[in-house]
Amino acid sequence: MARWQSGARERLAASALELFSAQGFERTTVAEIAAAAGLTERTFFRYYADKPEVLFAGQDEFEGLFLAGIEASTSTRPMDLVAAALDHAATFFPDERRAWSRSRRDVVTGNVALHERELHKMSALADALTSALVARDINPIAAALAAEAGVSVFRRAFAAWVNDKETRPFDDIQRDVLQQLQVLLSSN
Amino acid sequence: MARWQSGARERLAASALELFSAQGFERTTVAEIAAAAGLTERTFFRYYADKPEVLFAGQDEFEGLFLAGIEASTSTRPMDLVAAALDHAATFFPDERRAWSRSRRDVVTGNVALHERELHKMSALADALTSALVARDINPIAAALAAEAGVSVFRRAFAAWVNDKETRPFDDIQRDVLQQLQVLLSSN
DNA sequence: AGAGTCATGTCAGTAACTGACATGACTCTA
DNA sequence: TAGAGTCATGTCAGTTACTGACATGACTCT
Repeated sequence: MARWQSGARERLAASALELFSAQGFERTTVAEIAAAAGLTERTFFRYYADKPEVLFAGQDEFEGLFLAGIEASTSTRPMDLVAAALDHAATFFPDERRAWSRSRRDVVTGNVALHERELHKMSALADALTSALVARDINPIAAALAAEAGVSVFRRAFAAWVNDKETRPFDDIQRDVLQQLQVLLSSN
Repeated sequence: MARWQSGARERLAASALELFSAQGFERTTVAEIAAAAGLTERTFFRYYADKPEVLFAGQDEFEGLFLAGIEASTSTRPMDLVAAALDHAATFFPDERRAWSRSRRDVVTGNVALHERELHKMSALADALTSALVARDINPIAAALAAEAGVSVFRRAFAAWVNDKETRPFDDIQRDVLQQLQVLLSSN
């Protein structure tokens, strides 16, 4: 018989989301989360640098999809590359994930510290996209602006996708939002 | 003789920036800041909700400038209104403020928690701009995208302005960056 | 002169996070 | 197959951010 159950990291993340949804982020202590996962507080902090971080597991995989989308494209125009990144990343949000994404969003929007962490992750994503564009010989300022515009589009599409009334798949919504941005700025 | 010196809030902010610059944000305790300002830790928390917040005094005034810029414009096109907001907010950054802005930036970029707070303030600014645009009968999605694009432009202009090599005034830089964005997206 | 206001101090408590060391099942090797 | 590691976890003590409750004493108003 093994001394420790496997999957400690995942158990912690699952317990955390459950407890946050039920009682709120602030009213849940790390010790509680750990206990619910059959572990101690100290072990929690070996897997997650801090309490907010437990809601951001899988971020690397997510970011990787954007970058893979850029690598797969052969265009040399910044917004084409961004569009390719957005399209490829859309596979991260199949309809099966919608319910889970909704409860996660409820928790994140309910707490300022979590909202700040989310913004930071989006900013890191924009930085990664910028680097990828610069590596494609796009000038740094255009790269940064295009990357940030792309992240704006993603965020708005995500917000729409997790709306209760929305039924369209993620990629459709996102293509829509992207087009609205193009119209907005080219009708100058 | 007065029992308390006046300007406690400002003394705390000044002591904090000095100590953060000298020793770093994390290696400076709130008790230290308070002592340097001739106060106690408890009093610090009566003025600032938490330790990061002490670097964000004046945020309301700053945000107010953007909104005033929108109110002063008579255009009905989103990007024109955003341009007016940016132009008006540029008065917040006269050349005398450059040195101070540089040390503040050094502190903020040197710490993740501070960077997160900064992103949150920018996000709040974008939300305020969005509301102002919506109040001008611009459709919500266009308003949000335009506001976020505007904040992107501001951030990039600010980063350039506090660069050591840069000598142009803030408003010139910002108009430049805005034009680059327009070119980027209309040359699609 | 006495009552009230208000900025600050004092003190005790909670919870996030960290470093140092202990434990015991598992693996590898002589 | 014994003995030596390895490694995920536990235990414990400490620091610091942040909060609530109550005390203090100069100033103001009547």
